[in-house]
Amino acid sequence: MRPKHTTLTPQELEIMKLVWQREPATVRDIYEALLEHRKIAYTTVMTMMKILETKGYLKKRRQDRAFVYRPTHTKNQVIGGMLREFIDRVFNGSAEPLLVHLVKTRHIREKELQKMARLIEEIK
Amino acid sequence: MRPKHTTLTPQELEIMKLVWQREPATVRDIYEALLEHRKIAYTTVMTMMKILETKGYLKKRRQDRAFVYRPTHTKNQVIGGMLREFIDRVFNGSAEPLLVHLVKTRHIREKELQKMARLIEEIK
DNA sequence: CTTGACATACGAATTAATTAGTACTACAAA
DNA sequence: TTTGTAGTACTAATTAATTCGTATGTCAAG
Repeated sequence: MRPKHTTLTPQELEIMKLVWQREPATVRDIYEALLEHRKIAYTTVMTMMKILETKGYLKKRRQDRAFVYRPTHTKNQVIGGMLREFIDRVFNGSAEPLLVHLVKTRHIREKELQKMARLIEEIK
Repeated sequence: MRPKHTTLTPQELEIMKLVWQREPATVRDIYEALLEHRKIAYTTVMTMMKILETKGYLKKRRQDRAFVYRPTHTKNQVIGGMLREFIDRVFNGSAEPLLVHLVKTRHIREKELQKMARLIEEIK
């Protein structure tokens, strides 16, 4: 058996990002946004949003004839969960080697680190 | 159609981690290591390692009667690629919001940031 | 009233990922 | 020489993820 994704799948995430931008959004809204980038059927988007609803990421409400969808969690919450899952799976739960990667591949430079240091000051 | 994983799937990664630890490793080596944590069939491991070979992550060589497998890329190379894919998909390619998440969720503390700052000094 | 636009509901097809069973082969021990 | 062990090759079954078609209903315009 294949273990179920605990977090959002790639396509689910793509749709959630668009919903977070709009909040609320109809199937048509998302369909048109996706069409800008690739060919996709209206019913495909509908199916995906229904799945996101049964998974608990979206809630819908009838408005006129169509459903209007809203996220049940913030983007930060969901993406934070995805990040945690990634760190668990790839880095065995510790964020430091991830950070080392970011630094060594120049994804993160000194300037950003300093910005983060200031952020930590604000938090504590 | 479902788009193919460009990087390692969860089970593939689990096996690769074990191979990197051993280098080289036989199917039996990995099978026994996996058995410590969960029930799995010997042939399942064989199939997975064959897939990893056709995908180019492992190369095999006959030794006595069994095959001995070695990784074709280092752990850093492969995991670096997975990290890049994750950043692209989840954070639209920019590492800074990832770093913000790490800091805000206390996955990364000031001590580690300072350690990274020193690492940057060494690199440049 | 008929027609077209637009929405949902339902079902199904396709591909990837994961798991494992069965057949067959080679070697070593009895 | 027979038999058990350990390996590979091949096939197949299952589930998740992704995509979309068809049927059906509703409302508004003509």
